[in-house]
Amino acid sequence: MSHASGKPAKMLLAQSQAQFLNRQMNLPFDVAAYLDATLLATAANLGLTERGFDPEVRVADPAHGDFQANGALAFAKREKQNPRTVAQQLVDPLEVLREHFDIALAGPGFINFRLKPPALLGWLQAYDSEEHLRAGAANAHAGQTWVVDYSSPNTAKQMHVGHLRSAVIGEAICRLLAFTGAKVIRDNHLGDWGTQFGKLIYGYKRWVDDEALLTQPIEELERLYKLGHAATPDGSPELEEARRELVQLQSGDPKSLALWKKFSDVSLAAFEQIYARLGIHFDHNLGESFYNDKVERVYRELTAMGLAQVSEGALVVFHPEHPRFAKQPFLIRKADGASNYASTDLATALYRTEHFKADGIVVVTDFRQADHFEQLYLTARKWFAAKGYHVPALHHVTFGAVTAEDGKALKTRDGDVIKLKALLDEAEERAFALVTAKSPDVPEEERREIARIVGVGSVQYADLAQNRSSNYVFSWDKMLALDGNTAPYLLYAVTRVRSIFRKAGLDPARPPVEGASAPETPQELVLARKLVQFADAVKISTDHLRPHFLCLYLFELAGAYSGFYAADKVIVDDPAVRARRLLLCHRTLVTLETGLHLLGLRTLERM
RNA sequence: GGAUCUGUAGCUCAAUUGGAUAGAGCACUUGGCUUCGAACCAAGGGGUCGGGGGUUCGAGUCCCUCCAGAUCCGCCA
Repeated sequence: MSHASGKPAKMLLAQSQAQFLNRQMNLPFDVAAYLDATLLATAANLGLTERGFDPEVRVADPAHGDFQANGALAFAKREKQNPRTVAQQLVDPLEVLREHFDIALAGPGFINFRLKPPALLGWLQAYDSEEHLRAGAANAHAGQTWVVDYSSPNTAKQMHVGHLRSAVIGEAICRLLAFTGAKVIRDNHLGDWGTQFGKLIYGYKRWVDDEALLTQPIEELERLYKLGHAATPDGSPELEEARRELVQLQSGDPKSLALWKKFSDVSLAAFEQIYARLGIHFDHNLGESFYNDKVERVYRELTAMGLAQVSEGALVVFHPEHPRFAKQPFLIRKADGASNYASTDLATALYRTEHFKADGIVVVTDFRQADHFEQLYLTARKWFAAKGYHVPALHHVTFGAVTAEDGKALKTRDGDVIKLKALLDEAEERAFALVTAKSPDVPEEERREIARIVGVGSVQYADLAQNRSSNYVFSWDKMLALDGNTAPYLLYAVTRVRSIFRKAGLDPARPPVEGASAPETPQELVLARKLVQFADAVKISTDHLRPHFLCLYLFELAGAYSGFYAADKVIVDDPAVRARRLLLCHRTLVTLETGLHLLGLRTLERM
């Protein structure tokens, strides 16, 4: 090797080292996870990890820092050591972090980390688009397949307000899982099989109005079911006739099946109209009927392995180790030999595991089914493990009831359940009135479009913004309010950012941010810190399958932006200041829109 | 009868699941637009976290026990 070629080689080496160091200078997407890993490595060098040290890094109260590590406290307690000494031991070797963070010990042994302004700038420069945010978040569930079962209405009935939460929460969860790298399969587990079809066919054969069936199919089917139900009182010969219709259907009579298929098709077409407005599209509509021929295997395998037993003529599963389900049976086949909800749900869990190769299954229903799903999952885990099947993560995502402001069930003035279509229509009407009042100069066609996005988005957001465990009080005034943790407030923040770019004649997709200096004013710093926390918001929302964490984050981000907007003028003469403020505006826009899209909302140019 | 969930400011809700002085919005009081959208911002008052015990460095969060509401508990889904 010549002298001449040696020098460039050395230079190349130095260059690559510099590049490596340069890469090291950029913080990763999830700063909390980075701190956690660094502390864990430090603890390992000190020999603390084999004694179970966990750094416990989380986002901190801004008064203390950006992130805090609480692990020294729990560890010191267990090991009967002084927590401050443990924390000090951990902090001393952390020179590598001091480039980016101010580090301080506080209280009984908290370790506080505050990002330095240049580090904030570096992070914001790296994560500059929805695509890059997605790439940063995508390793959490990379390579995994998740089946999400939500919405799941009954065919031949209109969707009503009770169906809203499952659809909205389920879709947000799908998007969060997909954003964090999972392959998501959206499965609508329709209630498309059961005893009600006997009465429906009975009514259909006598009173169907073909005209109405074309124009208002589900309304007509509901009318026919009500007629059929009223005409077949208990003990009557008419009821016997309805039962014969059901037996014919279940035994596979082609004419009955064709009728049933027709009911399913018109129902699905009507559901699709609602789903389109909510931004939902299912990959599969595998309802209960799909599992009809798959329940025999459930009976056979569970009986063979001794998990299921016959009791009072029915096939049931007990869980002797469980305080409740040792006594409370899981009834998987009725005494008359018919399948039920439990039989088809077991078959469904198996199908999702075998056919879709699910690593995780999420079912989104209201809290009343909690017992059922606890028994279902207990049974499925034992069954799959015993047979050597893959055992996916099984989650039942529950939510509380929707009530009126008096705490009672939400009803129309006539006492009927409020239909989902009527609810969305009213949301759009109310939003239209609001937009017209606030922006009378916008052309009507655009106001209509704005009203669709604001109206439906408000309904979605109001549902998502609160912890799903509690009951949800439905209030038009609160969900369409312009301030507070609402869709209009967030959408308004988006339009304000866009307006700056529009007024300045700049492309919001490629803002001129070269030469941006690090954030400096109090409002810039608050906003920049909030932007970096997006990673944490996505993580906790996904980990807990609770979208309200993301909502709260977006609300705080919009608040930080509004504070910044009021305090710091963006279009100023100083090029470095203007560039950094444009950068903050742009990252706010990207983060707000990414977050709102994750929740299933659409965003606006102006409103 | 057994069990699960819920109970936080006048109202509607948070609190990253055991962390630092329990936070927002509405309502109320006050201040801020000839200046990038005031559908906004800034500031203020408002709490025995249903009651009572316990666990520990530390509890709205965990345990026990009452009170109130909702829900589930063998042939609906």
